[in-house]
Amino acid sequence: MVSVTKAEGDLPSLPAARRDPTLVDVARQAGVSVSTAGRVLRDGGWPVDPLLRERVRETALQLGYVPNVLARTLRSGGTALVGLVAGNMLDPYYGEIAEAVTRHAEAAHPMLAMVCNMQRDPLLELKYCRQLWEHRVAGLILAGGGFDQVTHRTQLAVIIEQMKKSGVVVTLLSPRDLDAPQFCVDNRLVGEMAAAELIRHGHRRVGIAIGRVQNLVRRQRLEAMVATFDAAGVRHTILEPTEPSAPETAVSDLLAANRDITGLVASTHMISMGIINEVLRVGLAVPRDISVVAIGNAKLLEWSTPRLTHIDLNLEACGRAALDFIAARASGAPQAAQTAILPRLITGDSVIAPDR
Amino acid sequence: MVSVTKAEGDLPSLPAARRDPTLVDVARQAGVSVSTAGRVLRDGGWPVDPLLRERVRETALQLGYVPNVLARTLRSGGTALVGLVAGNMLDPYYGEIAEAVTRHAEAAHPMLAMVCNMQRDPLLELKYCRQLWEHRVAGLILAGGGFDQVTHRTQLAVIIEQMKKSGVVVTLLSPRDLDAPQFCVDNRLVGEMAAAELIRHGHRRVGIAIGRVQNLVRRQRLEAMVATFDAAGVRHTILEPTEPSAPETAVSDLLAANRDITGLVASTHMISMGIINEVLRVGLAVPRDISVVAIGNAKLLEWSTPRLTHIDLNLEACGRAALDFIAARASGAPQAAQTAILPRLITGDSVIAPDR
DNA sequence: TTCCACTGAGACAACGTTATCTTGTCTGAG
DNA sequence: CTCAGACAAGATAACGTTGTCTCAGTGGAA
Repeated sequence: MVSVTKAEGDLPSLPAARRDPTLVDVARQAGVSVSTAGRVLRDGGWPVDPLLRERVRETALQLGYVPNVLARTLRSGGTALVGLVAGNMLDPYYGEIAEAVTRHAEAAHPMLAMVCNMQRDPLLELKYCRQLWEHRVAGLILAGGGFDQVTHRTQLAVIIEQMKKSGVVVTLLSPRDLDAPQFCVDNRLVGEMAAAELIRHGHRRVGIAIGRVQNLVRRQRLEAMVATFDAAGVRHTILEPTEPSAPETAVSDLLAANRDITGLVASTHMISMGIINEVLRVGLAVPRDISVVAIGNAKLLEWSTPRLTHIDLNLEACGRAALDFIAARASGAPQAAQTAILPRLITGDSVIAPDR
Repeated sequence: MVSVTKAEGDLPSLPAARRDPTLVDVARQAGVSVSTAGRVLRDGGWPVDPLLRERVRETALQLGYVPNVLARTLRSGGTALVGLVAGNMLDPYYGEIAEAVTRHAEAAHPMLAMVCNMQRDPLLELKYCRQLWEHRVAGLILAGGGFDQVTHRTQLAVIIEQMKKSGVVVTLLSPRDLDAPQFCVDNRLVGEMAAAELIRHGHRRVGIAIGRVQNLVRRQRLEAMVATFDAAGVRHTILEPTEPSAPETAVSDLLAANRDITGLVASTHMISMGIINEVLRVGLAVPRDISVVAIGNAKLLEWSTPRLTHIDLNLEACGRAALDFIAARASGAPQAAQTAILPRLITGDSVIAPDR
């Protein structure tokens, strides 16, 4: 196998024996002590002779010194890492979260976000939590959906609990049955707003495309919508399986069975896209024949044709809030204030008054 | 919810003084030496008395021991981290790359990918490279676009060079003027395939929506398309500014000025979406009035209406290849073989024979 | 002049691992 | 019976940084 038996003295052959210049090297080269070199190269603020300071800086630059964050972290205890476990990077929903978190981490805090991709796999979620923990992240942001089987949920709850005990600040970006602060909009409010938008335009017979109601988020939205429609005396039909994978039958069935429906709420941007396609496919047009209110985030919704009216989940605010919370908590603040994050109605061209 | 307030020992006031159980603790508790504990808790393979082994394992579990990757890495030199600098997480293009890289890192190698989001900002790209370097990543995957101003390119080239010298395996996921192995499809081939698809269906007058031809990728695609169309005697019109931000005028202008155009190539999935919207807006339909071939990756293209025929860039293969290369190189292989990655024609419903 | 507070720089230990060296025990051959 | 050789476990020294302690020099006040 390894033919090169470290013949160090002479030829460091292949991968060039990774050996970066270290603080000791800089210090020696500059003729100062390691402490002094460290003090200079650290953020400064210390009283060091300007002459020495300059000399050290010069030497470091010349040697191509790059501080070793690992050693620094090991010694000083605190990490500047934040872990983000996202559900699925292909989904712009998580893309927006990742964008918000990484951007805010970079801009507002001296932190680096590690984005992990759980691929909708609860096992992988556990694994990433563990790995991030091993990397001693200061905080953890869980943004995966709640695809929780009971056993996974338990395991996750256990590891979360341990991490918290170990000092990691754990946060959630969607409502889940886990004991950690949540940063997300009120999904009941989201449901209300979506329903209200159709009601406001005078729709009396509507459909609700909710997807599989297996997680908390969708259940909350659904309940709020139903309640809102009921309160307004609007007839509503619930449409269950409508993931973009195979939405064909669902919308067709709905529309076939309820020809008088004039409006639809799509509770996910993925579902929205499926619906629009399907509505087009069966020869109807949005919003001429049927109005659509979507729930989601993605800027992609605005690029669709027509521009979809939707309830924006304000994911950016959620991500920022979670990060701020972590930063505050990690720096010793007793408890950061949790301000409310409100969903926003983004008016597009997909809702008009019904003509029947 | 969970009403259990951590009323543990006495009063561990604020952030509970992060103090995780360490190997030393485990060893002491289990009554063995640190070396032995370490040997057991490391992947094993060492000859350790089964009794002790079990005892150590038990103790570690009971104490909630979590190995400190930082210390491990610091001591053993090699990292299992790979840095990915992506252009923009909102863009599903980079989403697919991130997905491929993180998934492959997790599945095929014992590595963890750190995804960074350069937000199309060259300065940020530099910053992230530096930060990843400080974290002593084993490899770096640059997937940002080439938004390079000259000064930034130079700075980037310098830091890349230093990183390489320091032992970091640097790779590129799009053609850029940097000295590092590239893992991406041949964009000339992509252009050819896109053009060929329209030609194959009999189109004789086509438009090329290429966006701003400021980077290498688009230039290569454009040249190949032009050459292919020319060779087939197909009349082509180049359409420059067509980002989704404000594509309104461009397509309209094109279509107004060239009413006889029967086919379009959109050289980006973002552009594709803009085009489709615009074509619809001016009252035409795809593919009835105009056929569209897109270039891109996103599965989103398949969810559009109609399903877009497109040249898939095989980003997954690119990401995997880059990662494999890094892993091979990091583990001392002299030079990993670079296999060709081929684009794929995904046939949708957006191209038919022209009716005029 | 003496003493103390103060300043700036060096010495040194420690963070939690792992690699290497050393020690001790046991087997079996000479 | 002794000693080489194998084997398992303990001891120890790093890895590169930072926090703390020490120390030498300086200036001012008693």
